[in-house]
Amino acid sequence: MDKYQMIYQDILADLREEKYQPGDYLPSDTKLVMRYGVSRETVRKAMNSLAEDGYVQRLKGKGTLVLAKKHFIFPVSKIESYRELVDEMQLSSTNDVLKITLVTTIPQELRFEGTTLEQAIQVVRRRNVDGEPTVIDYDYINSSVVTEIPKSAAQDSLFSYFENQLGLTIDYAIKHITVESASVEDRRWLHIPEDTAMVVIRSETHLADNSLLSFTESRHRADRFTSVEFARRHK
Amino acid sequence: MDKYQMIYQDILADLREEKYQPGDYLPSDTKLVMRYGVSRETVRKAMNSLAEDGYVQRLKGKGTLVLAKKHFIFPVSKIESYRELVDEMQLSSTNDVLKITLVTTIPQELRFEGTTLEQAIQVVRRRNVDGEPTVIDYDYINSSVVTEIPKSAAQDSLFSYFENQLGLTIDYAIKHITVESASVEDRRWLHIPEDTAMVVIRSETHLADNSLLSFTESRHRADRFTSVEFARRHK
DNA sequence: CAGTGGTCTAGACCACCGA
DNA sequence: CGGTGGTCTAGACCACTGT
Repeated sequence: MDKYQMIYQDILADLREEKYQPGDYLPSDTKLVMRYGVSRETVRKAMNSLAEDGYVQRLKGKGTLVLAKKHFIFPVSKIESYRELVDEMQLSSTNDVLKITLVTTIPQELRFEGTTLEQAIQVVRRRNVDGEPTVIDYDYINSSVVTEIPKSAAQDSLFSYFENQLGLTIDYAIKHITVESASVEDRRWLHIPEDTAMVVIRSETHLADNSLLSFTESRHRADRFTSVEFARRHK
Repeated sequence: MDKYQMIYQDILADLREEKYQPGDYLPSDTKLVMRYGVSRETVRKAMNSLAEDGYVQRLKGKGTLVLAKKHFIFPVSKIESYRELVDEMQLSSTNDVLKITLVTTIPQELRFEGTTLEQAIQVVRRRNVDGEPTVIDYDYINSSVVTEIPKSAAQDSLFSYFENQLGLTIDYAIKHITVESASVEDRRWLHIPEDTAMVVIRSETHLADNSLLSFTESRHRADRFTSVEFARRHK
């Protein structure tokens, strides 16, 4: 791993273990330069990433302030797998793999960037939070990038499978968020009444070489949906 | 303005004017170093910001690819004023200032970070898209930071007033997104039936010195709500 | 005043891509 | 192989903070 990523992860681990409390200051850039034996620009790259991600605030003339701990629940501004969220938030959540099939057509609503897919692996999963069915995910994985998906990977984490098993580098996504009424399938899988509102997040995920990895439609019971976001202003 | 920000704005202007089409490559770092007469790290800072914001994709060994134009509609992952959105998206939108008053209490739901405010200026506004009332915004501005708000500022853009008139530096926000049913006030101002779902975005906005600028509650008709987000994966 | 973070430089080496 | 972007360095100067 690169040096600045090492430092980022190292400090982040300290923050998670609460070695630094909100309101504390991290060691100054100069101190970190000495501690890690790197140049200042390298330290700065790590610290600025922490600031960009909402963990700390850089205050000119004062230092690097630790911000209050945030709860990132279904962040739309991040690309995180459901598994990463569950781990981070320590949710009680289970996962039903409902279907894994090869398909040649994908729903019209998902092809929002004009891009298309010849053939995809469709994965349908249900997430149960605190024992209650809450979310249905439909994934369409580009089968010219991923040739097969074992059920265990769908059960555990597709992202982990792509990144750790297949060595792919997931890089960016475009997400569309709308609120729609529950479909027949929603009602069947989630056991909810008609007219229930659903938060629908449709996304298109790309790899670092800009190739298309997948389309995903994530349908959440609106009454159970909460998202917490951190955003910085870039003028 | 700093050099890297100049370069960022310069290239961004070119992208908006479509001097570069999606699929084109921007000039290489080396070319930009010569064009702008700066060091490579300075060029890189500008280019990486463009990539982070979803305009381009950096491809090792190939170049900097221009991505398809995105429509950022009510992005939760960015801090943008309503005015900036309207301008950028070329929406037909008007703005009713319903109320500007000094208050000493702010709604419980808005104080989600435990922070509090002694005294605030409450601004209530209604946004009409294509002539239809669609959004109600409740702003509570920290009156120890901003002492008065002329109606013209509320009519035009609070952010522009804060940044350009008062010289404040808006830096980050924490946003909570939920879906709730329409309140009595929603129904009155937006002329919608009971049980209509509303997308509610509550945010807390801070300045660069970490001081609290404002709480905002933005209530959108769910059936008119669309958000398009760009997100990069940071592992 | 000393210490902090912000910007910028000139140079180095590397991994990747395409011809 | 030359050109691309990614990382890293050692140093400089600046603006801001607190004492």
